[in-house]
Amino acid sequence: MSFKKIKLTDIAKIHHVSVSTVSKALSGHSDIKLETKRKIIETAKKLNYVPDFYAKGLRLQKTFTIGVIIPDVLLYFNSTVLKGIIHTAKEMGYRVLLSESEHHYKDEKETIQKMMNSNVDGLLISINKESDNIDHILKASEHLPIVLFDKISDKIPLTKIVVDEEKGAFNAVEHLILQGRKRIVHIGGAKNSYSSAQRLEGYLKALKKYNIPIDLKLIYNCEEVTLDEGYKIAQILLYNNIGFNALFGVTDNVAIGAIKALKEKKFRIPKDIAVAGFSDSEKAMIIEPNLTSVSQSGLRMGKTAVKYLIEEINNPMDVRTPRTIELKTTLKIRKSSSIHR
Amino acid sequence: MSFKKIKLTDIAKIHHVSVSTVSKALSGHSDIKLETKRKIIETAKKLNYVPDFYAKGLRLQKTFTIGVIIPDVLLYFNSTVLKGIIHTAKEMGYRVLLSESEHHYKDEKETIQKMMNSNVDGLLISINKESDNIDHILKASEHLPIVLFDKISDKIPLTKIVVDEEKGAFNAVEHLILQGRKRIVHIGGAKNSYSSAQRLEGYLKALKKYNIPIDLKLIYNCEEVTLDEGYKIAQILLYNNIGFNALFGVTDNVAIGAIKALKEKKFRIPKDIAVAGFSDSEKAMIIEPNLTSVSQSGLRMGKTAVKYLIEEINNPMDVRTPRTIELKTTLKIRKSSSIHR
DNA sequence: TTACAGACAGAAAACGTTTTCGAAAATGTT
DNA sequence: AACATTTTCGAAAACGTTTTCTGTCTGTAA
Repeated sequence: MSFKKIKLTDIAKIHHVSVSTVSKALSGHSDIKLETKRKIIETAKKLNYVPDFYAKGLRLQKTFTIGVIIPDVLLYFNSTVLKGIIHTAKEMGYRVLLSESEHHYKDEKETIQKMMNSNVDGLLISINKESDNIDHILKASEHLPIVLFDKISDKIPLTKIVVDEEKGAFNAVEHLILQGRKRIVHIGGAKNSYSSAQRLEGYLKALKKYNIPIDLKLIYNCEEVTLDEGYKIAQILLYNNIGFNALFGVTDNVAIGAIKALKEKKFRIPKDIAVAGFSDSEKAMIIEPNLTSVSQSGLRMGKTAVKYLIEEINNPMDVRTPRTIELKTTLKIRKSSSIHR
Repeated sequence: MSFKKIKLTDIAKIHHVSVSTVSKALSGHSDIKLETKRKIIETAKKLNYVPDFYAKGLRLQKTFTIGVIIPDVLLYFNSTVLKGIIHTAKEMGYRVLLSESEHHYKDEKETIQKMMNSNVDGLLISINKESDNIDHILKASEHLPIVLFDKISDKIPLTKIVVDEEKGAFNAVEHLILQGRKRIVHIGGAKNSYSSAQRLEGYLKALKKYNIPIDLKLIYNCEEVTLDEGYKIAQILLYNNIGFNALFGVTDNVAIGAIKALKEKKFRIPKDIAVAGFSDSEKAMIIEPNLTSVSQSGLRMGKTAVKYLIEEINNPMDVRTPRTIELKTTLKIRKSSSIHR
């Protein structure tokens, strides 16, 4: 650790000027003579000078750091958004402090508190499960700018970046209908989840548009959107002899789990049962047959979230008008739903 | 933003004492009378006081922050390690600053520089591609503790956390041999990658142990370890009519890509060709048949890396003895390699 | 009594910046 | 030559901590 970080005083001594002069020169202040500026900037560059983040943060009360809180980095879509966030933040000169809420309300609350103490300039949050208790977020939002993304709650009056889930689901289901299917099962997610509700809405609207009666026996719910739950629910469907010729999963995972169960019972996909999922994960291209899925760009979402957050950081608005930005989805049609592919 | 962060002076005023007294009381200094301490601590708790991270960082020259640099959050194993890092860091009272090198030497270098300027207490790095140029890391390591994980270079004398790749590969190949296969293809990774070299070594050792002659025609390399490259190389193998009855992919991705090509040509797996991969990604359970794979615990790796880093941070050793910690792997045997499952 | 130790608290410096304010020097205007 | 203006720079305060040093007040031993 035999290393001396170089600071303003060092440069000041070299040129026999004051620290203030050096500081101003480096920040391009008009106070300083061009010639002096040039010299100072030159040696600063040569000595590889970089301002001390903590001194700067202390003085300016601004840290160029944004905090990111997500439930679980392992979820593929979360990783994608994170990638977008990291990239855009770097581009715009911000650092990112990352934390997981690990699906627990308590962790989320604590983490938010810690982030605030860390003097982050703003917070990017993907909410846990839609618990009814959102006070901690509301309270935090009085202290610093917060933008919500992906998993949100419509009860929180903050800027939100989401995917147009309803439209995405609608497109998927419409596609299934256009393949000639009318008995379409929907396996939905947790009941208090905003996303799940939106996707269910899309499903219902598509049926309505084509005058297909809604059969509640075709609508199921799972708590965790895992392979396993998809698998089990499909088994229940088969066991109960519910007649159906298509299935729309709230998630690729549940769709893929369902496919497994269907294949085990020798149903042909898509001939007997056409299947579609949501989120277009990598697995969609691995499962046989490849899964038709609603594709949402996490990169885009991450990028958008950062942009809006930084905008709010820079505009110290007293009255903030929360906006909801809906990102478009695209339907990736693959073999699981379409015989002609 | 109508909010006043509470600071030492506030508490000081309330109790008509000086800031120094408050500071000492809160840090449990023996200078302060027990009664005074009690009172101060109480109001601090009530007012939800938390020390300013930046003031503290500036004064103490320590930030309780570790920087993490990985090539790509989207790689599943990277995410797992990251999860382990986040969790353990939080547990030990550290924050994590995350950045991606995005597979570029330039980004890696710049990021390291930035992290150093950010006054992180230590750095956790998973190296890019094993470029020959590692000067930037060596140089940085003179300034602050660095621990390498997963993707490393044996040319860098630093503490490293890796998986016992050779042993893992050995086990996988031995398993294939014990299934009665002798013509085993190996699709390896980039030639200058340390991991790939280790896995190749394991492959060779297993063959040697069972007196199976090494046939160079069975050994291939790909630059990027993607589905696509695995797919293409398998096609080349088939096109050239190389006779083989097993395949060991350097990665689940290339193994799965290969399986795709093999299945297209109606080869039965594992009957005609047994396949194994490395890393036990989620996809291993999706592909049909499920892929036998070497499982490595990313969580464990992340946890270990953080622990060693913090140890180095706390022990300001002048002469650091670099250690290499090798984590054990386990072979997950699935249908792609074993008829009896 | 004096001397001294221990308990308790405050003043002030320091960490490395940025910025306000004012001073001095250079320039321009009569 | 006198004054006004602009250019160029520096002193010093401030951001919120921690810590060293100093000082006052007890009580106790000589």
